[in-house]
Amino acid sequence: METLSKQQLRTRETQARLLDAAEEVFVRDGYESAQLDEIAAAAGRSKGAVYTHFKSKEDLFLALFEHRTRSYIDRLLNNLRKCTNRKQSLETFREFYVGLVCDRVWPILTLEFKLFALRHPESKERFRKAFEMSKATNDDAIYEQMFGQLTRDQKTDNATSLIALGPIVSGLILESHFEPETLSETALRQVLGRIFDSFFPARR
Amino acid sequence: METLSKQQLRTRETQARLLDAAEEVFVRDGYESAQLDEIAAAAGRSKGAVYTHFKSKEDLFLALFEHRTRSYIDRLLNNLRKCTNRKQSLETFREFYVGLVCDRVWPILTLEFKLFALRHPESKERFRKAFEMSKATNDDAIYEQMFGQLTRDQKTDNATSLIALGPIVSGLILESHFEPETLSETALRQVLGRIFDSFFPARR
Amino acid sequence: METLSKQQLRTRETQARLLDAAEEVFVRDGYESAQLDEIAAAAGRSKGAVYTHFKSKEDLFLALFEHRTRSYIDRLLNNLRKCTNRKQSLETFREFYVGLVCDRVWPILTLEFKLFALRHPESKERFRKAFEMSKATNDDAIYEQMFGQLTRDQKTDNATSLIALGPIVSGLILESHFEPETLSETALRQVLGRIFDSFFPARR
Amino acid sequence: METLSKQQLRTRETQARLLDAAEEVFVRDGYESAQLDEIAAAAGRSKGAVYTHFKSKEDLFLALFEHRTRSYIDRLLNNLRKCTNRKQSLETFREFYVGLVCDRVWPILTLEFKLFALRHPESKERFRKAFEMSKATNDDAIYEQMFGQLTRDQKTDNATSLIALGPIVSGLILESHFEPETLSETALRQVLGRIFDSFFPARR
DNA sequence: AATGAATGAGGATTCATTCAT
DNA sequence: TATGAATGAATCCTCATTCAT
Repeated sequence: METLSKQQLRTRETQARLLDAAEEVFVRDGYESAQLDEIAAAAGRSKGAVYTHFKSKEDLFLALFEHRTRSYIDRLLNNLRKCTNRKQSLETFREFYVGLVCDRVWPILTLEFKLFALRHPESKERFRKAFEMSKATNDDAIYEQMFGQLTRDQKTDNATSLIALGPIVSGLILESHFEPETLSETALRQVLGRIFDSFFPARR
Repeated sequence: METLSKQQLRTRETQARLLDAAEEVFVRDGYESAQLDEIAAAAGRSKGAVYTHFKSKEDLFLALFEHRTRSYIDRLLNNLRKCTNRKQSLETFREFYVGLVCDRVWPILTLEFKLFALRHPESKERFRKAFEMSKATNDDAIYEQMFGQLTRDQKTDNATSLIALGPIVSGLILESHFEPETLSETALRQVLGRIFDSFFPARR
Repeated sequence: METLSKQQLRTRETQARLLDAAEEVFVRDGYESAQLDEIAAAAGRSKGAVYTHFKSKEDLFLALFEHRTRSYIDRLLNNLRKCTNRKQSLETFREFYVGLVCDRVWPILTLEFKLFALRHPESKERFRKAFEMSKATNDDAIYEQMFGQLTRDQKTDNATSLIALGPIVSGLILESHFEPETLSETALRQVLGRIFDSFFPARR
Repeated sequence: METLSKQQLRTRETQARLLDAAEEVFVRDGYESAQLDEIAAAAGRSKGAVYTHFKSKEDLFLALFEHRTRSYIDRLLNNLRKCTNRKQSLETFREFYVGLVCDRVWPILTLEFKLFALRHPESKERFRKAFEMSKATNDDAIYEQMFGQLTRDQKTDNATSLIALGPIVSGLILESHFEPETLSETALRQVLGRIFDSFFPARR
């Protein structure tokens, strides 16, 4: 395969560490309050190292989002590709969303990122690309495997539902921090499941 | 009745202006990026005036949230009190949530506030009170009027749904900024309506 | 005698309160850190009242110093005037200085004031007058009563000693806050007494 | 021996410059009025550089005092160690104090610092250490060389005198700014000399 | 690639002072 | 005379970014 020099390995290692640290700190403190210093420290590097790998704080933030988006989507697509029928596909998809309930990080990062995007129209193009990428169902084969042939109206409805799911998860997980009893993981799974099923009732 | 001196009138006026300006700027820029300078200017006052009325930026932010929460809840309760039967009550309640779709401000402020709360556990007590207040359905009479007599399990379910609605609205409205076509106001109303109905099926 | 209207009485009362409060706060916090707010509060008045009676913070500070200087000098002169012979005069004078040991306020205020004067040459003229006033021994009759006829050289020496006493007391009292055991009141009295006697040995 | 990298050299240089500049500005303007801006500028550095080396204005102030205390004490101890008999020791010690008359900086800084300490009890521990350090005569060998074997009472007296000298110098030097003629350097030397001799009469 | 000293713009906060009441 | 809301200049400190090593 690919062979990497020691240099390149070190570079990868540092980048990965920085991204992990960035995620931790951005989610914990929010974009504005997050300090590069702390991110670097959490990555076991110094502030300067961040600038070796990323142009700026904003660049690191966007890179983090892109990177994580790619991971999530890759994972989902891989799972979907293993499916052999519609029911299985939909179930896989369902479990992906409902499973996000256990993720204290990604849904919050998502919120943070969207609020950032809202307020930094300069970066629009880069946002657009990341958002584009985040639509797992851009892949026609997969889309059809999951939903079958749809009428134009059904497609429109589906698109809305697909887009709505993400922010709903994020909102609920944020809220669960303040109502940990009412919005327990179990409760969240139920709520999300119910919403999913009302969005994609096709499955029974 | 109440007679207010010119001083008092000026004070009220200033506070109201500051809260309005704060809302505008906090929603537009986010808590951290919002500058007191701009808030003051938007209120037609000087920076110092902010500190005459609020202890700090944080205090202003929390006061804003409390104040707005009170307004929304008051409005909702007033509407609910006018209802004479269950169907009307539920419809009023439904319209309240679905109507938030037109509100570009409150749902975002809510997100901003929750993220803030997540990251400022020092202010927990104040949060708790504001959150408590924000539960319109604390009022037993209204609760019963709307839902009738419920079994313990139904009540639990209901509580979850009541809490879940807010963050769902917020998440969707945030997302709609990036998918204005797919998540048009009409689409949002539909999605929210569907979720509401799946949460609170009009009983018999 | 003088008859004062109610207005005038109130004015006097307020001024006196403000001066007392100013002394307390200036000594406790230092000129720069002292807040007019606190001074006013300590005087049971509001910030604005200070400006009815004094042109500025600096004016209040200088007025305080003048006022207190006058008091101290008056008291000393009164005591000296009661003396009927040299020994008594000197003893009275000695006791005045040594007695300052019990005064936690005036010696510190004096330091504060001199440091201020050092750094605010604009106010020089007013300083000069207050300093001038503070020399009790400007009064020829009293001077002679205390020291008798002196040669020019002795007078020079005396002048130096008279001026040196004040700052020595101040320095020692400040230090005593950090060495309360070694520089107890008793120890201070001894040290000051010894210095006084070495300055004005004439008395035996 | 010790080899320093360029980095380290730069660090040392900057710290030394900052301390010098701080001294200049703190003495000239007083702690509160001193501006970090000016200190940085006087040191040929930017504001931020101050914070690379000191945690805060207060930290810089305290560090300055510690640093200067160390210098003075080291110098004194070095001189004392060269002495071979009591007379010489005492004379060296005397000259140290009397010589402070030419120092327009240290005695004032000392006053500034003590007033600060009085008003910032939070920093007590750090004060205590600096004060402790400033007692040159903590060194038993030197103490005995200077004063010989003393009775308990004599030691007590001595301790008082040792502590009293510093604040007396400070007080007098401050005053000399307002009475430059009466308290000329020559006059100050005389006065201080006289006090020193009355405190430590050359024994036998 | 990594370090960390230095930069300097930026922003919250303080507080003496003013002024309408 | 007294109040206290409002002003706004002043200043400490933070932190993203740069750069010499």
